[in-house]
Amino acid sequence: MNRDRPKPVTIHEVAAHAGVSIATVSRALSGSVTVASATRERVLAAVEALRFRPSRLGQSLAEGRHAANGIVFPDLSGPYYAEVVLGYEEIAAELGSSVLILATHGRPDPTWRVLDLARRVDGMVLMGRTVPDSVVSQIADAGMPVVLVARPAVGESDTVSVDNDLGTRGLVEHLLGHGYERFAFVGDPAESPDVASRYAGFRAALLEKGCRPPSEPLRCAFDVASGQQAAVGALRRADRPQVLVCGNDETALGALEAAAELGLSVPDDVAITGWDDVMAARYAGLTTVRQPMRTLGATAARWLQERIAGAPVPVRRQVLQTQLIVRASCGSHDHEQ
Amino acid sequence: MNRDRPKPVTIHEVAAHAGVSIATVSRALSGSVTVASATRERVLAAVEALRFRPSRLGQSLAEGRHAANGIVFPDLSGPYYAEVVLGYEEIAAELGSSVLILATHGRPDPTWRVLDLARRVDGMVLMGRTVPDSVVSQIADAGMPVVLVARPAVGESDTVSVDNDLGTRGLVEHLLGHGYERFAFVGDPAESPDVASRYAGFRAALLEKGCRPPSEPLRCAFDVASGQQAAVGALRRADRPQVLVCGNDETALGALEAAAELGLSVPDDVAITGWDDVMAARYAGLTTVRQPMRTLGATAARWLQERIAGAPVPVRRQVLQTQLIVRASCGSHDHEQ
DNA sequence: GTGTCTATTGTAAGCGCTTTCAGAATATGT
DNA sequence: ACATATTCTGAAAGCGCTTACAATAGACAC
Repeated sequence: MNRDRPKPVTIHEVAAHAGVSIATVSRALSGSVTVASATRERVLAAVEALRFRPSRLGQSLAEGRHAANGIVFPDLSGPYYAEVVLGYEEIAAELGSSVLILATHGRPDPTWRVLDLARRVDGMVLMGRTVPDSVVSQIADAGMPVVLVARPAVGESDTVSVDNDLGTRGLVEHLLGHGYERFAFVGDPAESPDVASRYAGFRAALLEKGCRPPSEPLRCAFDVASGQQAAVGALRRADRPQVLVCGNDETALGALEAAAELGLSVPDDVAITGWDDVMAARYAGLTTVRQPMRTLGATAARWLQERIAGAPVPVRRQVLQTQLIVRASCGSHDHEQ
Repeated sequence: MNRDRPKPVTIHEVAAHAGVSIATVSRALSGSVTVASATRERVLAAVEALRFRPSRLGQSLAEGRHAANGIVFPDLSGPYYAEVVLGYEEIAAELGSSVLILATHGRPDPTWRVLDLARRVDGMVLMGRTVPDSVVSQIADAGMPVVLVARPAVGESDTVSVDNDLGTRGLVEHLLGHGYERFAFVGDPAESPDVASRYAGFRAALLEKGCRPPSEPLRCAFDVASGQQAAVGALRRADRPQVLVCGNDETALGALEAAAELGLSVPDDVAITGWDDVMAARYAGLTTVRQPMRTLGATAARWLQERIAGAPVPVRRQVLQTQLIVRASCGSHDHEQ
């Protein structure tokens, strides 16, 4: 039936073929120790002849390291996590580590999965709301290097995130400049630490400027449909808000749809803003906040590598800055001319 | 300085703690063989007490399998590959495999990287234009299960892809229905097998309908900026094409920009179409072709698992169907009412 | 009570590699 | 020519686990 798999050649066969011991083969290949050049030639010839590829498992077991690390994220459906992962993978590959990925969102028993991943890597990056703090501690305490991305610091772990607070303040101040007074926030702070910070910044900024924030956010999930649904509810009310500040771009795009359905014009009847600056935001004319996603991943990769190497670096926390992207959805800018 | 890493506890310590041999610990944990329940209790208690987690390396080496597989793609920047990877990871995780990822685009020595990945997995998925056919053969011949996605079949490997040909024909026929006659194709067939098929389908469809296809595609990379640049060139010509059929949505979005810059109205002065139906396409009003990206990845994951399990399945080739998404950019549809 | 089964556990042989330790062989110094 | 370095190589001990294979002990039938 199925041709049985050819058994891979091992270092022993290479050694036999070259007439040396396996130790010599190992040395010839690693290049770490001096091997007589004639011997090396013979070994390499044997390797070539037998198409030998050393077993990663054997190597890793002997060396005591995986030469791999992992990144855990909620999902990959929006551009946000995909970009972070890409930035991460790029640097990790450059530094010689293979990358394992794990999406937790909607999967049974994420904790188990993350702990399982921990058995296959030398270190890992944990993003956002994937596992509870207790699991982070458990992993870190077991001696595994961990870098947190887009989630609040836990214990002594390095943490890199984006300045949601300042970004949101900038956004809110811009909106106040348009003269708006009745704000609503669309998105669930419980969905991710990022959204939580954005909501907090939103409230704080409004309060500081003497504006009354809404008592509650309009909770909804991260996708277009949820945003649309949540926005419809808010826009139907008699005291309809003048601005919908949305937790991310997908939500905001949903809000734009909701406005269109209700026959409301954006930004005249209602202003709408997002967060992330996904590609669609540009075409939808959505005012939003751009964040350095690739850098987030790349920084995490570099830090993780240093931790794995055992660099005596103090705990690091970095907060990357965002950029306000003003487009049509937040109001006319004629006066700016 | 840096607190040294706690040495992980091994099966030996658990065995000592429980007063049994390591074999019994292994059996108690695997559950494959009967172990007296009193003994099992003691072992589990020891595992708990010492917080023992078996080494994946030890297990894999002894079992002779990695319980992991890999997926190789050009990059993750557009939504396309990200979605495929997500679909893949979801099913692979469900089937109990960890997932390693590898992006090749713009990296030095992709072949080396893919061969290195091959040492860490039980099987792998290769997407698009990542490595040459010779490398695919080399890996497959070495006995590693391989599934190809979005690239032409090589040897005996399972292959799953999208019907670029039929999809493009449908698109072209729709465009011909609008009465257009001068077509251009934006995108480089050398960039990916998908684009190559789309270009081929494009030419074939036009020829069949008695329409003269352009002699050359307007070659450009996969991003918005490249598309824009390529389109500007074409739209400036005296005999400007009536339609720009673009290799993917990013390219098409670039073309839309080009038209805007040149003061041309879409679709009145020039019609534009894309491929992929990314989120932005909807907001840009772009006519495009949707493909089942998640399914692509999920199918690959399932097939790969079956191959790894050694199922005596004949070689499989599946071509998934696409869906034409008509929006404003290809022309008015008043007559359809 | 003796013999045969069966359930349970231990012993030990790997899985494929790296690396220490020591020995052999060659080179260097006087 | 002899003592001392220096180079190179092999033997063997792991790395942490799984799994034949063997051994033990209690259960059961007669």
